Amino acid sequence: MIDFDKEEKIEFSNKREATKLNNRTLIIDAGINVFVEKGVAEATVRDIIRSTGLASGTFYNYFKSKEEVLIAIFDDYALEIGTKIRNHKDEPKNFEEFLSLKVTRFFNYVLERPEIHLIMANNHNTLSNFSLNTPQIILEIDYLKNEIKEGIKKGIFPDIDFDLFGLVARPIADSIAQDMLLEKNPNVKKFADKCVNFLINGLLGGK
Amino acid sequence: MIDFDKEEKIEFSNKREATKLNNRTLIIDAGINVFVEKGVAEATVRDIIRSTGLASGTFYNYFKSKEEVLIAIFDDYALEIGTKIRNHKDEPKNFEEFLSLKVTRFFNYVLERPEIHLIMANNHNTLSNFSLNTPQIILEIDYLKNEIKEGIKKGIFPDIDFDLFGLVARPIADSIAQDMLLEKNPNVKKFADKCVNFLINGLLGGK
Amino acid sequence: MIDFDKEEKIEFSNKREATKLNNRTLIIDAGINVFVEKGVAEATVRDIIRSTGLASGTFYNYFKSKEEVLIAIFDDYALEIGTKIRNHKDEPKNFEEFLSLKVTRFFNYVLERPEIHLIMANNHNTLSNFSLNTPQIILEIDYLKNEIKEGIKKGIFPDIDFDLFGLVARPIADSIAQDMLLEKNPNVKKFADKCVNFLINGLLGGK
Amino acid sequence: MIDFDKEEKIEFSNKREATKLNNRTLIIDAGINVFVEKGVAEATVRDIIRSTGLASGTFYNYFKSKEEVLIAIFDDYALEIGTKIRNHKDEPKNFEEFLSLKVTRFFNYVLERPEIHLIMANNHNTLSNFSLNTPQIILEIDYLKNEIKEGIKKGIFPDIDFDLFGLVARPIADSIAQDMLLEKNPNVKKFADKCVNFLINGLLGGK
DNA sequence: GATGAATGAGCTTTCATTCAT
DNA sequence: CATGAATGAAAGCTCATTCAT
Repeated sequence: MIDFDKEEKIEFSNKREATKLNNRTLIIDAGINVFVEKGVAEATVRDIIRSTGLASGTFYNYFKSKEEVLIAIFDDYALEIGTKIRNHKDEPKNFEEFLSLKVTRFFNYVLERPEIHLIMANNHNTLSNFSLNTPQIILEIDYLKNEIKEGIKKGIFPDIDFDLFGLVARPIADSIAQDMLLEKNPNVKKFADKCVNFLINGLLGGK
Repeated sequence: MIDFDKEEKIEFSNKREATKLNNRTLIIDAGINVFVEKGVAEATVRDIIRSTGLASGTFYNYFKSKEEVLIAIFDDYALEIGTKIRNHKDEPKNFEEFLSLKVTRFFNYVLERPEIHLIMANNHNTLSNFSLNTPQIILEIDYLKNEIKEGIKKGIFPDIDFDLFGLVARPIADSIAQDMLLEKNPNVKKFADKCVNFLINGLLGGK
Repeated sequence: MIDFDKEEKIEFSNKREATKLNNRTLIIDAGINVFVEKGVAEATVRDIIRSTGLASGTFYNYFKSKEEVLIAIFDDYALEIGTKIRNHKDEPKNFEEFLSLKVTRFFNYVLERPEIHLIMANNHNTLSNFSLNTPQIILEIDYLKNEIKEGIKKGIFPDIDFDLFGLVARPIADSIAQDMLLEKNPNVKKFADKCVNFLINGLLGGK
Repeated sequence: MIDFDKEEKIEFSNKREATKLNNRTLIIDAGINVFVEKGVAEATVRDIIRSTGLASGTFYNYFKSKEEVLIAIFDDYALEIGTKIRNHKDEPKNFEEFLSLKVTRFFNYVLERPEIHLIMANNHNTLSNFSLNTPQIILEIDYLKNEIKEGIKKGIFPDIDFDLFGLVARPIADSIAQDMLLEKNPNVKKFADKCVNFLINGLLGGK
């Protein structure tokens, strides 16, 4: 595993270096900037091309539309970080630990990749018009719901309303994350705890 | 003859006024549909005109841009319902009653005017680029925060984190409201209670 | 003649007073302002209507187009002043007196009606696209040319190049008139003399 | 093969460059025609595009507006002829020689490029609204005025009214040039002499 | 005659996309 | 693959003009 991690890191830096050479990455990075600045709906293919400095035709060697760039952004993100959130060896003993683990990873990701988070949080409406199941990638709400269901079955999690969880978890985490991004050197734990506490208290209620 | 003339004149001005009002309403209604279907950012003036059947020039007799249509939509809404939420004679005795009152009114509005709610909930990012103070109209979060602050001072409300409230109240209410709209004949009280309970428990926490 | 003159003057003041009541005059006056400010080519019917405060339809009760307004402006001018330049009882004894008489009248008209002069001087190109023989109205070059021809025949004028006169008289008079309008209280005689001297010296040359 | 490839590449870039230059020239030429026919103010971008046969979008690959076309027309002219008028090694000994030199060059240019002259002479009013310093290019009146001032100082030119010169020189030259263009094979010297004589006699007057 | 809302032609401009090079 | 000029659809908007009132 350690080796894998190392390799992964090496791959990252290779990627970064390749950026200058690889037009695909060039376009994706430009796309990220444009989507953050103008919003997905208002962004145009031209905007993206312009900010790469490439010829307009080159864009179509890699993508058919800005939507495909967006998908690529999320796919690349998934390759890079997605799995980190999902896969972990830590075996949470209770719901609080479980939630804390997930939320902390999510907040860490937001700090690492604020642009990706901003795109997703700010363009919720536009994104839902795509047939992207991308939003799930992030907090992977459905996945979490299932984990929670199983945890309840196993009796290690309390009997919470997992549908309500599915409904409010992401908006809450997003809001608090946005708030966190306003600070210069935010203390991730502080914000993650605030989020976890609120969620748990809200869901457990009088129980 | 005199009678006839009189009637005719009255009829004339009525007709005129009626057509005028009618076209304005026609455009606004078309705007609502287009904004709901395509999202505010993707909607074009031409989309709106097309769905009215009017000539393109007619649009500009009433509005300068789609933004003005949007403002008109919210203004009309504000005249109609806005004050209802804010002004009430009921004097809530405690935080729960207070929140319940506000949230119930909000959920009622969402049911009465689901399109307006959809536009505002789904285009948060786009709307914030306008200088509309519209978002406040809805849950009027800032206004509520102040009421809560005063309630805390007076000692009738518990000492909750009103900043956190300001951060999460709207996303939560929006999410649950969206969920409510999926049902045919939703029981408003049920959804409002769910929202209020979640908020109160989340905010009061272990207190 | 004296009676006629009187009547004419009375008619003038009637006209002026009627201005407030008469929409035709209202439109013509608005036209003058618009043509001076924007130029004939850039002026639109809408511009004219707007600056009258009348309804757009009303315009078409009087004129078919901005061109017709322009024609009316020149026609009205012709009725009012045109004849003054042409008809006079003074019988000039020589070319210098003749030219001085005409040019002085022209410069006086420019001072009285600077807007009309500005329209004609600044929109020469546009005006020539109309089938207006209006430009002649002003200095009535062709008319003057004929008077000069006859003067030469009679032997009271020197044998100047009247074609050259026809070519340069108006541009020169216009230029010097424009220059005159830059002063607050211009001395008409000074500018008229400058113009006459230049023309006579230029035309007589070494003769 | 290598030779062929080389040739092909060269041919490619030549073709490209040729088309590009061709379209630019196409638009400029169309612009000249349209400006002459309709006048600058009434001409539209569409008029120009239509008369090229190109797609509307193509226009904007080369120019942002009709004004830019106009500037290009004058710039191209300036590159081509502008300097010819200004720079010359002939050292005129007196005012007549000086004026004759300048005016002849101007009349030669009018014959070479009658359309350019027509545009400038007929659209004086419109052009003055642009921030083109184009009018100077033509007769470069201000430049000439300064040369004359210096000539007077040096004592090689008579003490003429150079302000009057600045006022009337261009209109006179334009008028006579327009007249010249009516002839099939005009004798430039004849017209230039007529212009010079008129100017000199007018300016020197009784002196 | 006065009104002014409705009309739709037509202008400016931008955009996604293609394709010869 | 890279290029970038050409394309034409389509957007925003204004205008002259009509016509019911």
